[in-house]
Amino acid sequence: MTLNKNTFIGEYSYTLDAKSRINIPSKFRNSLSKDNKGSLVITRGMDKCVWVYPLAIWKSIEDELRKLSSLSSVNRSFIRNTVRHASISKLDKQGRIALNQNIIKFSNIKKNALIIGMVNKIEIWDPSYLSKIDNNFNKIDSNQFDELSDKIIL
Amino acid sequence: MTLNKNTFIGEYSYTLDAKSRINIPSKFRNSLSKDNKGSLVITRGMDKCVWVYPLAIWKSIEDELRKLSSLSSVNRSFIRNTVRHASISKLDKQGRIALNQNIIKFSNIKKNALIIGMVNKIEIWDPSYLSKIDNNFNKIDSNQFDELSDKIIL
DNA sequence: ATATATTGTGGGTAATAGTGGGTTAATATC
DNA sequence: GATATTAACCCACTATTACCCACAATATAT
Repeated sequence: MTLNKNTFIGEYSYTLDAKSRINIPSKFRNSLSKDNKGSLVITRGMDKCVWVYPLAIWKSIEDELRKLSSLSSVNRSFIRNTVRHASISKLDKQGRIALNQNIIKFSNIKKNALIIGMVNKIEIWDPSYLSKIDNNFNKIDSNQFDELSDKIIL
Repeated sequence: MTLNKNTFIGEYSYTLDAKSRINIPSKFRNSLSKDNKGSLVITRGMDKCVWVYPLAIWKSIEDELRKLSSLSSVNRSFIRNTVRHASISKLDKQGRIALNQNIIKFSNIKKNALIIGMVNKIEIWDPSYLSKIDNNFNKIDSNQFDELSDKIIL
């Protein structure tokens, strides 16, 4: 487990239990740096999914937001929409976090959920919704990535 | 062993055991640089095969991804599709890695598997599927390689 | 040619991971 | 202030994984 700290890759399938708790993959838990003390920030993703940040990373996002002047109305609404749905959660002894009803409704997660590492954050998806997105993705002309292919060599 | 570090060439035939473990050729293991500490990143190839990167190489990919802003939906899909099927694995004492069910299903590998050095990464193939691909390859008009001939002198 | 090291494969066991549920503490409601 | 509801905490069970040892086959060295 020599991957960088607070870095997440891979896909895992878990279930929400009756108490709306979901397991965080142990590989992700191990990747969390100590200074997070097991705390994560849960918020709405820009897609219809849940975003989960290590607390330490979230703090650096807050610092960025702090730099945005509230004189600009675009900045104000950006800050508002980024922060208003965020909440802190601590991993329980078994390594789970509890999702609140708001975020469950927003992401349309029912019993099953996919957890996906997105390098600096974690996404939680309703599997059937994500596979719909995937289909669209495959239909999209992959030329959309041509620009990226100049930057990244896989 | 005068080949460059983290460089892989050649083809080897191995078997997956009952626990889905597969041996990594000892020549490849010896070629791994020390800073990988025996860790590899396993992911889906762009063909129907498994791609295996030395961890050090993967990290440089990851660092590039980290620079992409999640405000762009193209970036988000690109990151997601690049890392979601990736997982880190450490060589066990006997020099094997374990393949998970997802990647086995994707690559259609059963009992036998071919391991092929691809210079900067390793590919794992189902032998019968690869030979099908090979047939197609022979049918292709070799003019397709004219473009490459400008870049590489063999 | 024989001894020694290395390589590829198989399997057992202990530790960890994932899931469910019960009990107590905190908060809200009437 | 009593009760209902929610959240935090603890314990328990099962499945999976990681770790270890074993051994045959091959390669290397003496």
